[in-house]
Amino acid sequence: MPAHTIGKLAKATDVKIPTIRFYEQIGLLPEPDRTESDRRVYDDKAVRRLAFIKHARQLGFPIDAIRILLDLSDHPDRACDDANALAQDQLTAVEAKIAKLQALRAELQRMVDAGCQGQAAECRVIETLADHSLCQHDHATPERMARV
Amino acid sequence: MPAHTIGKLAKATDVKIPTIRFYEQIGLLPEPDRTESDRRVYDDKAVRRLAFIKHARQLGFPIDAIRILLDLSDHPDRACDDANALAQDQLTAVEAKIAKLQALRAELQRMVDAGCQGQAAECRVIETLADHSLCQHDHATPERMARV
DNA sequence: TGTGCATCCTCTAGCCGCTAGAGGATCAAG
DNA sequence: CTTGATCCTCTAGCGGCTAGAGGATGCACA
Repeated sequence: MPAHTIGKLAKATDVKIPTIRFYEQIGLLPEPDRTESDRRVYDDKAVRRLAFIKHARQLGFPIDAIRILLDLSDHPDRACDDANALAQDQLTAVEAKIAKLQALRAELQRMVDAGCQGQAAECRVIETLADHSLCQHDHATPERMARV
Repeated sequence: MPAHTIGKLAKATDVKIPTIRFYEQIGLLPEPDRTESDRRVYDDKAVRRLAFIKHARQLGFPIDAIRILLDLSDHPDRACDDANALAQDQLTAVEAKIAKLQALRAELQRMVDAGCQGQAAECRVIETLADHSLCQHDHATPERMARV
């Protein structure tokens, strides 16, 4: 089982070193063995686990969902209903975000198209911001998006 | 000029009271007058300014951009190039986010479609997360998204 | 005139998911 | 033996709020 320093693990997975330590701190990654001088030592299992986490984060799964997914991955005998549900939730969330962003894009596009030269007094961008009634969409307050 | 309490301002603009105080603290809203007992008193100008801020936030403009936009709005004699540029930047950012989310949606859709019954060992969701090579898209690390 | 609830005040801490930096120890190559 | 890369822990900061403690007013109704 080849051993890696934290730096190698970081390179292998393209995850930054402080992020790896952060994942350890919040319990996503187990505490690794240490050398005599207290340096972390990782094996290939850690590489796979971190790659799993990274992939899930790229897909926008929140940390708590990843905890559950990792747990399932660790226990292949369990029912995977939770994994399906989480993926479905995430899909729904992503679709909602897309819909919202498309409405925003439409309005921004109108603002940009109407963009003026000259003074702020006649600026359509400013004007649009100042007067919501100029909007066509009812872009509701966006919810928190964390990372996508 | 009708005067409002912070509560009325909050209702008029649909912005929460702590958020109003927060905007004041970071200098987006000017410090309002106070009553003898130290309560904030707002006029209609404050309502308009807060509505402007809210609208810009809904469109995803970051606070620093809003500072500039407010400043332009306060000085109608200035050139509005900055406003146009900020709107264009925001449009570009939103388009990039949409593109990224659409790639994520596609992969999540495949995961969900392949969703299994039974044990995690055969779960396509888990499997896909564990093995990035099963993905079709090269969904890069998402950048920070703040609010939409 | 009391009373009781709504609203306001300030202050601090927390959310998510990292990221950055200080200040120091250790390793590995030349 | 030196030098520079890498590692360690710890704390604080990012954006944009949000929540809660603990207390002071304001206002309607009896």
